[in-house]
Amino acid sequence: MSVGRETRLSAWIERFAAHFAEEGIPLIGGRILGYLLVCQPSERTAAELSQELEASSGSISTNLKFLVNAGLVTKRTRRGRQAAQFRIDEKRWADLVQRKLDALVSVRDLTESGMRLMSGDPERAVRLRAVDDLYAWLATELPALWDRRPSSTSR
Amino acid sequence: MSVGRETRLSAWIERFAAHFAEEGIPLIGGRILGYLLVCQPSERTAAELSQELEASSGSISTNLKFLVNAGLVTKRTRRGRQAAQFRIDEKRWADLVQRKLDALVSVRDLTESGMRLMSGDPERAVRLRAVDDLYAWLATELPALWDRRPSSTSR
DNA sequence: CTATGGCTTCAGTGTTGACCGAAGCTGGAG
DNA sequence: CTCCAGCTTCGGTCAACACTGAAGCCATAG
Repeated sequence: MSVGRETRLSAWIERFAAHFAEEGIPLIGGRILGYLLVCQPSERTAAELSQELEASSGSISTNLKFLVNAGLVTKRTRRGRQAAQFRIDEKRWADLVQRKLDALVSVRDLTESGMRLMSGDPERAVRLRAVDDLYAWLATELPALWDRRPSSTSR
Repeated sequence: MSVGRETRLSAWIERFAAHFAEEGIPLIGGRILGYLLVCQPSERTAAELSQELEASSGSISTNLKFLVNAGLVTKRTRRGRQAAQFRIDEKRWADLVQRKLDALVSVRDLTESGMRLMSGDPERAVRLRAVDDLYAWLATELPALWDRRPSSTSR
């Protein structure tokens, strides 16, 4: 007896959310992202998400706010007594990745200022220099690579 | 009245630890890393770290264990009634960065398996495809870039 | 064998943050 | 103006985790 596609998609959404939970995104926020990436039709109201993901309306609201704020989800309001529709803005996913890369590169600021504090004592700076060299390389290469990305419109 | 170098280094260590605390490394672990990067001489016992960083012996022990396990710190035991010496292994810092990059690239596995679940329904897969394309690109470019790193000995 | 320095383990404490669900707010309909 | 659906806000609960300090556990010296 085989498992239906929707069931397998639910399991996929759960794995998807679990991955991002490890990176600090709340579990429910990750579920919303995964669900909005694959649901048909592509728009959902907060109430629908709440029912579909079995999460409280409060949690859905809080997480949607977070995701909209991060730019990953778009809120579309409509006239009349109608619920707002939420959909994923998959083009903004690159921003998420870029923030990750930026965070990595930003360590360079720390190592650099540390090196400045150690100027005049090269012996003592040896260990920090090794780390600084690594981040200096990242700080030049990663942004350059990012610009070469197929659909890069800006940095 | 100017501030001494050691005082400024303490402040630097604190900023250093704060940065990594945001990435999930315990505050005291980050302090140990920062301190071991700049202390002179380069080796310290657990007791010295405890005093210098004003942290309990238990916290120092737990965090040292974590850092040694991660490969960032090396423990050197000595004969006689002598405390073990801990020092930073700055060459292993690249491993830390690589783990970060690998974590980013690993999302590709998720998007790929998601795409497989959606095969036969290209319309519905549009949103996920955009995300998958991004990670597919990262999955080829990042490892390639890493290999071009100046002192890369392996992937 | 016994004492002791020194790291490790562990139970306890405080804090943080996700989540829930009810109360509150808002904007359009009647 | 009043009602109402539906989103948002907020107090309370719970679990996870960093940190402490004391007890435990070696290994070595005497």
